[in-house]
Amino acid sequence: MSEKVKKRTLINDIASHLEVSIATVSLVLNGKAKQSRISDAVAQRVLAYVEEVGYKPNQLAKSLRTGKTHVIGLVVEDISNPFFATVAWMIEKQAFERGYRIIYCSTDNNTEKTRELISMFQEQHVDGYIIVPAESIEKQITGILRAHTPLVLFDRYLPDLPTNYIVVDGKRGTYEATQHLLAQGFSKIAFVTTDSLQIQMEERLQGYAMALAEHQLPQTVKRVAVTKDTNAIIADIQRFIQANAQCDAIIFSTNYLSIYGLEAISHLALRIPDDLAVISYDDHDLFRLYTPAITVIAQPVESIAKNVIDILLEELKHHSDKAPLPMQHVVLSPTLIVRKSSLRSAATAATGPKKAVASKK
Amino acid sequence: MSEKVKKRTLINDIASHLEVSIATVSLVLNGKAKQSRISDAVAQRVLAYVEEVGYKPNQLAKSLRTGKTHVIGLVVEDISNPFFATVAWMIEKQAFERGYRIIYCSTDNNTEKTRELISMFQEQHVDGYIIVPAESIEKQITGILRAHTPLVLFDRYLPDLPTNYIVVDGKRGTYEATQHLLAQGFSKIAFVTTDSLQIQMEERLQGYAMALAEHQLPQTVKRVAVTKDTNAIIADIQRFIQANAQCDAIIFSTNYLSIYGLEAISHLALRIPDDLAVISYDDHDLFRLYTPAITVIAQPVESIAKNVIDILLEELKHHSDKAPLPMQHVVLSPTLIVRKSSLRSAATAATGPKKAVASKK
DNA sequence: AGCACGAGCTAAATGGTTTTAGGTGTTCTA
DNA sequence: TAGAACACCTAAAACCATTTAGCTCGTGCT
Repeated sequence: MSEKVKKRTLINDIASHLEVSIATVSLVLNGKAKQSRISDAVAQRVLAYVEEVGYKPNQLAKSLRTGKTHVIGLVVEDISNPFFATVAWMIEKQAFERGYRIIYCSTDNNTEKTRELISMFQEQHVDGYIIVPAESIEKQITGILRAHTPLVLFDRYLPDLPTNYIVVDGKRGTYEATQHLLAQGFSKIAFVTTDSLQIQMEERLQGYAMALAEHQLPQTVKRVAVTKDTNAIIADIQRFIQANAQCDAIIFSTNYLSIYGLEAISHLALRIPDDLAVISYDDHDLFRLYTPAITVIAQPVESIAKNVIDILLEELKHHSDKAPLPMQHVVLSPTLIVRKSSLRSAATAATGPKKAVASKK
Repeated sequence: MSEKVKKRTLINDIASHLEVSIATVSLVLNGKAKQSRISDAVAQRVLAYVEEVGYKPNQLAKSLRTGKTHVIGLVVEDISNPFFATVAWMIEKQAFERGYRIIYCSTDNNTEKTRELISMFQEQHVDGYIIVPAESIEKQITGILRAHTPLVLFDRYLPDLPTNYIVVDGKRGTYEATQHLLAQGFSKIAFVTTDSLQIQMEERLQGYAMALAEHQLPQTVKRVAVTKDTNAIIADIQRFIQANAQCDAIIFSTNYLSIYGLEAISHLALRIPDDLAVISYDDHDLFRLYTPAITVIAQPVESIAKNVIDILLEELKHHSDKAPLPMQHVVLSPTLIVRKSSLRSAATAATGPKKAVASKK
């Protein structure tokens, strides 16, 4: 029973060793020495000894007392998706520098799981939330708002709720992509999207629809049921392409749909862009390196991350203020990055209805 | 001043409403009613009322008291790398089901950052650690061991330290890959790896070296300095390939090196596999879809995740036991997935192992 | 001398739970 | 009928910090 118990140093130990009160130690450690009129001499002694023994306050006790955990809950759709992974990584980095930690979780766009995660974060007393909202979670978000906990949504927003959010103008992205295809002489353009009715998906569809409407061209829209079964999705897209053989171009509304789409196209042994031009909403390593390289509507990842964390930290800073900060709504523009997959090759262009337009910029 | 203050329900409120002591409520809630001889009648009343008002204990207070946070710290090299992202995702899923939360962080393989992260996790009182160790962090790991906090390493291990770990037999992977290339008639095989001397990288190199030694063939090894500057890395690989034009095959020791390598190869307008066969250690979406598809040494991601979490949860379960559990060392086998990038095409195969002036078939 | 005042510090309450060592009242035994 | 045995519950300490109200002293002023 003679265990050598290595007791962690407590504030008490510091205080009794220095023969001051624990209040003094705490005040000094929290930079309140001046305002509490602790003499410099004492403050120095405390600091020196704390440094010497390497005392670190127990965060749990601290959080219990102050109600602040310095933890931010980050809820994304899928952390293994490069888009979310990159944004998360940038957010983490910035937050870390300013003394906040991030807890990530993936929702898989599952409403029930999102609910659980949010309630778990509540239990963990996170100081703030960054959320990519799944469908039908207005209630939990309202809960967060009522508790006046800082919150920023991104990638999508909930139209009925007064929250901060950062989104990308997807409508504009798909509109420009569609215009680009039309300018290249493609006219039977299909749009493949998910079965989700979430606002950002609908907007991407609208951009496409708008561009075609302007040219009085018909739309060909496929809504793919997103399941765990990758092969089913690929097969579904494959059938769609076969059933719409007249189409000469496809826009996919997300990066993972594009990846499935590329597999489908490859199974069908169609050539890109000669048989079928392709554009993806959202970039991916793969698209840069694919042969041919895939044209994408790129989201300003860095800017999204920066805005998200800036707004959240701002809220956090003013959290104790009487008046709530005004809600911020940031809409960023995507960029069309033209690559081979959407360019008429010389041979085809000659036969095409329109001459190819010069590449961007 | 007439703020409508919505006080959270406390255990106190429950107790006084039911006119029992808070001890009773706590015992019932923690399933200790029987062993503390609380009557079923009282237990039922407590449970019913707790349910009714939706009382949730304050986790901070609970953790402060019990010393358990039900949080696991997961430290990986780079959460945006699909390998780590996938493993992390699987671990998170399993842990969540068993009541544990995960906090992720990326080290970027930076020793200093790893140190900070581990010490941050210590401060947060995580119940256990899952770590992909960067170089020179033996000291912090020793700290964790001394505190008897459950710990599992994966992807690599620290040879001098008695820890649990799950690794993949990289030596075997590269050995088989090299043999495969030799069997295909490639004989001037280069190996591109990082400048890190970490054990898993060294082992991958050894497998390659061993296979070549058996055939008494010379080695061509390139150690790339891994920096933030992607273009520099690509340029470096590009120069290496040019300087070793005699090589007819390359094995890359990580998935990201392969990706940079593919860019380099593409810049040089070399054809895979006719001019240069390619094999990547570690799989990636990109490699499946690339043209030609890239042969890979695939790591058993699912099995890694399962072993990691199983061992950790086991440790967590027996944590309060007197005797420590024996350390577990799991070595999993990788799988060579042969794709086009390492197969002699019919035309080239005919001309044998010399570098072909390949006519495309 | 008496009093106000500021400088410098501290006692004690507080945050919300878990858990141990009893306390109380009833029934059973001798 | 005393005492043991038991069933059922509770008081209070413990976890470890922050923070507020207030205490003590020495000084300066009248």
